[in-house]
Amino acid sequence: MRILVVDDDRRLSSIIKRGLLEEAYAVDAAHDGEDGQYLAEVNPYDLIILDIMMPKRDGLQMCRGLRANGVNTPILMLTARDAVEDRVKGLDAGADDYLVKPFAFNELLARVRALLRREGMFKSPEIVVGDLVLNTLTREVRRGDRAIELTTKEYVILEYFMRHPNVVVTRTMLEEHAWDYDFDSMSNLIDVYIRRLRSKIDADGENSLIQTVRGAGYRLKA
Amino acid sequence: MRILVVDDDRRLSSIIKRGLLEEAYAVDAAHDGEDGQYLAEVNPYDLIILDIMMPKRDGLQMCRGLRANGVNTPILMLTARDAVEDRVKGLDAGADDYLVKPFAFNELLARVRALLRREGMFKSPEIVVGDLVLNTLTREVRRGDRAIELTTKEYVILEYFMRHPNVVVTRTMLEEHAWDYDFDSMSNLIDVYIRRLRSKIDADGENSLIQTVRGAGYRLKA
DNA sequence: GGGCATGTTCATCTTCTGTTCATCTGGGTG
DNA sequence: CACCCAGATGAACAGAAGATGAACATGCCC
Repeated sequence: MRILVVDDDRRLSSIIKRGLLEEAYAVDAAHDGEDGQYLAEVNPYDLIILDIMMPKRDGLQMCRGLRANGVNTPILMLTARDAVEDRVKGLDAGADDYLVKPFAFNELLARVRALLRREGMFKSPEIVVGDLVLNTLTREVRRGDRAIELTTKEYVILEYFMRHPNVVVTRTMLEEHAWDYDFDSMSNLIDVYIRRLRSKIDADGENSLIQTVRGAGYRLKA
Repeated sequence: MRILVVDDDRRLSSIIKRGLLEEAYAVDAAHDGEDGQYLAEVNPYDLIILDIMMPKRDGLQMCRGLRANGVNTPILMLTARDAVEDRVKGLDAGADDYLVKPFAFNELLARVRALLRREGMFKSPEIVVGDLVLNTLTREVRRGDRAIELTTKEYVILEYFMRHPNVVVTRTMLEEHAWDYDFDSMSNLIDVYIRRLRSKIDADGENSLIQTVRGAGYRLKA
């Protein structure tokens, strides 16, 4: 689970960060609203912890900005003030929960868990694209009612495609997502995996769900 | 994607250039702030990589100059110093991201991708001109509800037209945007592509969306 | 250690795209 | 009205990108 902490108070944010790291979350930190929004738009966090009072762009602005740009990651707001209007403003801006400073760290942890759990319940473990169904919990894949056996790497790649249906997925995107940094981009490994995925997915003679977009990459057709 | 590298250290800049070329970016290089600013104002780059310390005009000046002239291209600043004030100055001057020398090339690449991606996310993925719709995420193009299949180069050219509707697009502009520097301007390649685009876009007998402007270039009619 | 599954590399084949070329057309100008 | 040039057009070609089949390597389980 990846968490972003945005707070201009470096002492506090480093305490939060360390605490979350000990709980085995992956944590990034930013110290103003601009950096924070940038990071949140570029990376797929599972949760954002956001201070209201910050330089450049305050938490409310940042929150609204994210929602306006279609980022739905759950947001936990922090504030030093406990005025009711603030709470209302925060929730209005699109935050999911609210915590008043000062707080006990355990309180924060509890809220974090609650939000992540809620998120996990909201999104079904199944990703459905056309007649393709992928279950992220059981790692089972079906097309229609035919079960499909995939190796780990094949599964990772297909899941990526299914999370971005219709979008052109470049080779670079696949590299970054499924391999580490020392990937030899001259190899045709990706072509080979596409080939295998296709042969498993499109058993019946219909044309492939994974389309080639020459010079760009591939696309999973919904 | 076209990238401009501005750095007076010729060794470093040639390394950067070669690396980016291998990633299939189109790269120009300048070695002082004056040349750099000139190129950046004349050409439509998608990203500028800019060293802070340079002769004639340093990176900060150049950055401010560009922003003052309405150039919004994302800027990645390089510097040998890692003082916090420098970072602040750079971002204040209008830079979008920051990288401290020395850096691993992969780090540079990651930032470049992030900036380009961010750029892509801020603008809506759909460009609409009349009944023409182009989706930059999926690379799908439609006229009305008829889907249009384009090759890479055709797509690049049409996108350029759609980003400049009603504007006279000269051959030179197309050359610079869709080809590298060793383009043979005596060839009629561009005419051929216009021909193909027209035949794909204007399937029904209506008159072409791409108008010829004799002696000047072409124009996409909204 | 043998055998199986998965990940990776390699060589070859196929298809498509980018480019060139030769020829045709029509508008503007003297 | 005739000429000329910019642009339009259709076809052909060559190289690149991708598809494919098989071999090779590696690690894991029994």
